[in-house]
Amino acid sequence: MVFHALGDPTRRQIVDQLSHGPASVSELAAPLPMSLPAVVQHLRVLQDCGLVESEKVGRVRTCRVRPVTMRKAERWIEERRTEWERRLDRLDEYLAEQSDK
Amino acid sequence: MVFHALGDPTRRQIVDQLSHGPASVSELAAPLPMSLPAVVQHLRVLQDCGLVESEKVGRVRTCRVRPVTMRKAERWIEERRTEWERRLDRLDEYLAEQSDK
DNA sequence: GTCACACTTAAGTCAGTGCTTAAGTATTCG
DNA sequence: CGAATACTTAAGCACTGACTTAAGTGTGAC
Repeated sequence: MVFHALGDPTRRQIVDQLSHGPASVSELAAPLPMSLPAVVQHLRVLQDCGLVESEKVGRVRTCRVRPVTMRKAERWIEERRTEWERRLDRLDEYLAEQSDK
Repeated sequence: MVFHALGDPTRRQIVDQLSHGPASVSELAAPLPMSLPAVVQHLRVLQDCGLVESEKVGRVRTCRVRPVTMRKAERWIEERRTEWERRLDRLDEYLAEQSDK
């Protein structure tokens, strides 16, 4: 799941770095204080939920972000937030109507 | 952290239910296949990250969603997504320019 | 061919998470 | 007051998640 993937600070950092452009596995690993296999495991989580995609050319795997999946995650939150806000608006309307009487 | 909180399916269900209106702890627990203390623990996570707030009146605690925090989470993803998309646009522009020459 | 590079796979460790049950506290109702 | 309600706290336990190291595999450069 997308939110589970974004729940880890390392994975957010990877997404952050990838938002500035594609990168190889070792480029992504460079700034991170952990072993390369650990980074590969994080990348796997990000790919499994569709936040990141990658292709291997020769011996280097290049990763990039998938905006479609990010958009879906945004929407999930947005829908619940706006639902709540619409409810509040209806409530305000109702209260205003009542005080007019 | 917000994304960690949303990473759990039970907590997403709670947020979902709360988006339709405030609810008490036992109302939130009713549809969930687990004990009430388990639900309280989930609520604690949701409150600690600011996604939910609650107040106790008498012996019933009423919970509601905090749209401000939801908006922040949306933005985090949105910023990375748009950053990536802007990068792609600039690249397109550059390529178009090159092919004109 | 051989060496270095860029991963990849596998196995194991250890802390954190998501539950449980059992017992408590505070409030309301009769 | 006594019982029922609505949580609350605490302890324990199984499982998952985030690492590690060690040993592969496939590619490119010389």
